[in-house]
Amino acid sequence: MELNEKKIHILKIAEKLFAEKGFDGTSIRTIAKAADINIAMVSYYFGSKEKLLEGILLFRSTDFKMEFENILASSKSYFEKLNEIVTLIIQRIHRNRHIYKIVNFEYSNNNREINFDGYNNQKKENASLIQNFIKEGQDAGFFSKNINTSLIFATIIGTYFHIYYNKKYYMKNFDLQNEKEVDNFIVATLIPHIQQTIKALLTNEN
Amino acid sequence: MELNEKKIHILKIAEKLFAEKGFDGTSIRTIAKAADINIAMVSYYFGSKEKLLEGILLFRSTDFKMEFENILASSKSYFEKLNEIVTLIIQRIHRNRHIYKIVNFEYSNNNREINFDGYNNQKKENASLIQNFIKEGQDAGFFSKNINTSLIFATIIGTYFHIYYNKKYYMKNFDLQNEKEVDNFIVATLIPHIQQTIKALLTNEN
DNA sequence: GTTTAAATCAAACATTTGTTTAATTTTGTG
DNA sequence: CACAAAATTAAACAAATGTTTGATTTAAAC
Repeated sequence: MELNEKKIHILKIAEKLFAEKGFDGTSIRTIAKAADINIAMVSYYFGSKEKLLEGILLFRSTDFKMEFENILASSKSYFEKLNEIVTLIIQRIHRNRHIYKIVNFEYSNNNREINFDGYNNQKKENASLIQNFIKEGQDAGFFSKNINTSLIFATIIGTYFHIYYNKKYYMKNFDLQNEKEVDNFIVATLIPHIQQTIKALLTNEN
Repeated sequence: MELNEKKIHILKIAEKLFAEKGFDGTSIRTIAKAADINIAMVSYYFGSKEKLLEGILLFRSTDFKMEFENILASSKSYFEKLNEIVTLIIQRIHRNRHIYKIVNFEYSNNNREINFDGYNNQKKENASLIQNFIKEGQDAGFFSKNINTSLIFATIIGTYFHIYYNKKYYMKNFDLQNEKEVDNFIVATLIPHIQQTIKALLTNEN
């Protein structure tokens, strides 16, 4: 499916609405009104509402691997690399938080038949990239052993999403007034906390 | 609102369906069929579909505080207590994962006007219980300082939910065949991982 | 047994849903 | 301009939605 400007416009509007109101909570008429198009255009361009969602998935499935390998290729220490990896993961997820929320919800949903193979494969690949990096760090003597490396990813991403899903609560709690301050909180507070947590886990003797 | 047996039956069925298919993805007719009642009974008992959801929230808002204080009152070490607290949190969340998923989603949803004050207050209380415990441990010299204690809760819960939301992926990944094996995985693998992570964070020098 | 309130039911209600149709307009090409 | 393909539109479609109605059944109290 080739994407012209109008299709991308629809995809972005729909992505935001799906994340805000849920897939079932968002009607094609709502999308059409927000995107300022005729309601028939969604079917015309994408075929159906479900295909529209799959279109968003495809549109957002970018290449994490390359950015990751750029970090690995540098001449920095294992701990510096580790920090950069955490930053990369969180910033990517934060940037694409909308589609991730949709996926999180629809993937654990028994209602629909949506093809998540791409999501699964990407997840598996990213997990193995991180596990290999940690393994190398262990062999080099920098990271402790006896760590369930396949759960580290869950801790990193999970911490972020708990904040995101309870954004209203944490905005009050940390006195964040607007989205910009939330972004700043993520860079200045959340990312360092996760870096500190993962580093502690990887260096702790047990 | 007093709860007779039939009301509770409806609440439980609706809770499961909302968690599986989402609030918008679950129709009253679906609930009625699953609960083997007439569709008018939902309005008759609860007033509306949204009130039904609030009924579930109320029904599940149990007293975490008491169990928590039981742990604190024991004569065990700070580290043993810490492990027990993590276990308590995860097992409670796992037991009530359905309602938590609903809340996670609807709370970050801009579509509806549902009263989350109870949820907010409970969350705030639980967070402060944990923060006080950690602060005591720091003052007693067992836990390191320079830790963002308000984010520890996010790490604990977030790790669990990332697994839950990606259950299909992790069941494949960890070769779990059924729900019983998932439960076992949580006790035998996930809880120790989180305990290890939090302990590392709280003892790490930086 | 009679009375009264609660519970249950099938049916109907007005909206909203995703999708399709068929006509019209716009765009690009020769 | 003439033509063809693509884009856009309003209208219509059947199906599904949450809720209400009004009648009927059940249960409890006297």
